[in-house]
Amino acid sequence: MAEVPEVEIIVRDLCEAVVGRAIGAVDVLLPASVLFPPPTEYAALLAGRAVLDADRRAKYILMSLTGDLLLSVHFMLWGTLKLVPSAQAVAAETLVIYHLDGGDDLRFLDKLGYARTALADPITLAQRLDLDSLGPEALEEGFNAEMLARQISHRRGVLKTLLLNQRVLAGLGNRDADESLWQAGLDPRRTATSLSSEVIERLADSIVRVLNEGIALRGTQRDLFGRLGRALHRRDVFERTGEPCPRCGTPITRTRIGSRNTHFCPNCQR
DNA sequence: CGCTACCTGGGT
DNA sequence: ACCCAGGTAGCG
Repeated sequence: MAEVPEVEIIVRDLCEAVVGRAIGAVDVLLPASVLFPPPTEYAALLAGRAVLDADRRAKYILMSLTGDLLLSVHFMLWGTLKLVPSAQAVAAETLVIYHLDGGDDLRFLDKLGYARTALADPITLAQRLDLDSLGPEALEEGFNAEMLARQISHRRGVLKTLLLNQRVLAGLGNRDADESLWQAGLDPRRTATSLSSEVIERLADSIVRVLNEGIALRGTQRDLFGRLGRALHRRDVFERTGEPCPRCGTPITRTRIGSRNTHFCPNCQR
């Protein structure tokens, strides 16, 4: 599943292997609800455009195209992009096929069907995705403890829920939130208003470290070329319920916070 | 700010 | 036959 490291890896791969190429025909294979605008218009608008750049905002992939168009792809829980030879068999969960020049396909897949893509001019797309409401990027130059404090310390919700809110901070998914809170030694059930500036500094450092490590290991899933990342088993608490905390040996606990699975050490996260 | 719906493949 | 999933929009 896709959190920021996985999305970032795909974006880097797109820059390497798709930027500079032209999109020919586009096949929309699955329901119109996945797309904006509707399939016929979507495909017609894309045909013949070249990909100029690929970028990421929160968990949105943004590809700029010739003719001042922006193409967004969001993986939600299970979506992904693959670059494969056109001759390769089409998997059942394929949502959209973008035929590229040179005989390759960029394929957008999702076995769950939550993933989304949209295409519009940059202003319209930003409005549609509400990109301007997103919080600062945890991985952007200049993200630091002061910035994190400004975003969370006056808010009343539960700490973990705040960290997952992309309008508060753009960058954390469920796994990376659990890992960051463990590294910082913080109980995910705490309130943000109770955190000292020293603790917020520790948390900001942990967040950046967890995300950068995920990227360095090339994420937890397959990249654009189908190569598996090495981050899946590199975790301290996520999906380690009952196993010993790497820091103190206490069994890891799982609970629900804001209807999300939450893994933490009941002894050393306070 | 918290909760639920969205939807299907895979695990129990 | 359940039940669940690493995300988000939209509602109360």
